[in-house]
Amino acid sequence: MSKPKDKCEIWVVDQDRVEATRRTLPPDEIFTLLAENFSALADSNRAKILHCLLEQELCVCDIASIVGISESAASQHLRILRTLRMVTQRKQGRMMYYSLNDEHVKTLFKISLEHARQA
Amino acid sequence: MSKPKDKCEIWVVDQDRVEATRRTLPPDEIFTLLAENFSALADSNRAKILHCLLEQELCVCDIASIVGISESAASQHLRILRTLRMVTQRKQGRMMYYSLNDEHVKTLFKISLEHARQA
DNA sequence: TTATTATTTTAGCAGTTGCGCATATATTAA
DNA sequence: TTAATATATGCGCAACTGCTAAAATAATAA
Repeated sequence: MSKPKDKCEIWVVDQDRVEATRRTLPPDEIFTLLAENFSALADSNRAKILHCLLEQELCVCDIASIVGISESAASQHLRILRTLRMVTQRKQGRMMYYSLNDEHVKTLFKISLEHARQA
Repeated sequence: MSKPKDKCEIWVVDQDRVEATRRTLPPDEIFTLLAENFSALADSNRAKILHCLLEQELCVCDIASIVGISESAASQHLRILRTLRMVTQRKQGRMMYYSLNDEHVKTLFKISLEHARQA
């Protein structure tokens, strides 16, 4: 066991490996982004919403009806997905149609869904 | 606009599409699983832990040191990842070595990291 | 045995999240 | 104009999360 560097009080088992591994870590912003994107999918209702949008665009009240939540709740979920650029909106009359923003989201979502099915 | 079925008070725009889309939804358990798995990655410290374990196994105190959190916090994160079968543990003396559970996790994590980098 | 050490667990707390409810905004119809 | 409607937004609350601090476990050393 070796002493820690700096003022950190944590003792480490393998100082060299610890430092080498720390250097392989991407910058914090990457992990923040990663966590933000995953948190969008970390709610089953939002995951359902994305699933509904895989092959079509839908208005808020239809999304709410399909998923089984209030229109207010749907709207709030859609705002979160919109902020993370996972969906886009198109206004037609007094209705707002939502769709997936890009193939990016679609691909990641489908891959993850496969993983969940196999689990 | 058509009336809703059952006692639901939500009005829907396209009843047929709503019902058809609802039928394409996988069962709730799938979305629960999906959300659980994503929530594991929805924390930047847990994401860092997984990154550290991509190419090697590490003990708790080294993980804590690399990520920059307390050993208690690391242990709690590892318990979450263990519950979700994303990591496995191996005891050696009084130290516990953690490693990724399977290629499954590795693949999903790497793909997601790529997506985050591009964002 | 007792002391030390690596990890785990528990309790408590501040911060966050998802939802219901009420209200606000925007568009259309009368 | 007023009324109705689709969505958005602000507020409050219960539930959840991640952390620290302290205590508990488990394994080794003295």
